Amino acid sequence: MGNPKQKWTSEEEEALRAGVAKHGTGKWKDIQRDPEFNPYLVNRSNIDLKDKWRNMSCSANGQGPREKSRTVKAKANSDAPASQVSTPQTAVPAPAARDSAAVPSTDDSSKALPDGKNSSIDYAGYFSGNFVEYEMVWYNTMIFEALSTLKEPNGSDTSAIVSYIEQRHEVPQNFRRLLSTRLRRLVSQDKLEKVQNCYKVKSNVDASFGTKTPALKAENQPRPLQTTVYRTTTDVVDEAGNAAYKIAEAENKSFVAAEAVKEADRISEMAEDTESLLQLAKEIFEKLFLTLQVRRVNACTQHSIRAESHALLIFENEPLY
DNA sequence: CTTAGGGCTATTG
DNA sequence: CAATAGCCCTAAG
Repeated sequence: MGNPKQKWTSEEEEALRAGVAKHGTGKWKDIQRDPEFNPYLVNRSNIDLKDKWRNMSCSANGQGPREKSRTVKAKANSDAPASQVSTPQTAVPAPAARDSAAVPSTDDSSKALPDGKNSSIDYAGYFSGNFVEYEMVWYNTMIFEALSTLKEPNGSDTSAIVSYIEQRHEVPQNFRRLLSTRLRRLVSQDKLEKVQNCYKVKSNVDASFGTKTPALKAENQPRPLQTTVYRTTTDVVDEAGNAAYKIAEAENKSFVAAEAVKEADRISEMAEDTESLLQLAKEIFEKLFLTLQVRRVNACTQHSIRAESHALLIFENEPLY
């Protein structure tokens, strides 16, 4: 009676995604019970989670509704018994444009639905305006989700992960590169395990969602950088898209950036002793990386990059919160 | 008790 | 009208 269908909110969806990233698909009860997600999922049963996941993944798949085409309801007889349901599976041209959530693009003023529907994931609500971390967490979440969904016993290689994510979300041009950077970081943080060229989730990892840092206040942040790093190729028309283009271009020939990444990696390695220091190192790493990209666009010199590194090292000494 | 999968139906475009 | 999203039901482990 009093059951007018409860639409899923973006918070619930996000909690579910993160839950799957942490526990894996099929662990619906675990996800529902997990104190981390429970607050968002109090109104949902494990069955609801399963059903919702089914809906989310099939519509993101570009595949037809729920695996079996239900256009022919209730009279499915006289069908070819087997060897007939060849799912296309190949590269879907336009992977369901309904998911405007896409990749973390820091300024998403593009197409906000008038009624504020649940189509745009509100990470910002979770991470208090820290865009850098929010992008990082997005990558982590997608990686864990991909691995736990793909469930390959020997792990999945970069291509598999890339195509998994590509099928569900819009990705930037240099996505593969960014992703492998993230993968390497996760390996060095002992959250992933690399065998051959494949990545596996290390057991005993409390996954990406746990990396949220409540201590970071938006007001303390230097104000997010204006650059729009992520854009789809189809979106490259305005100056923002143009900037993204230049960034990608610059990145390709930017050995300097690679050096800086290594440097940042070393810093984070040293800081790995304590959680808070690690967090700090991540901050610095991401900031450095972002700054470098921006700098490249402005045709900066090695020299100024060095200076930037120094500035950031100084920044390390200052209390973050 | 939980999960996977099929089915039903109100809602949406 | 068809497609979809949320729920329900049931078999299987």
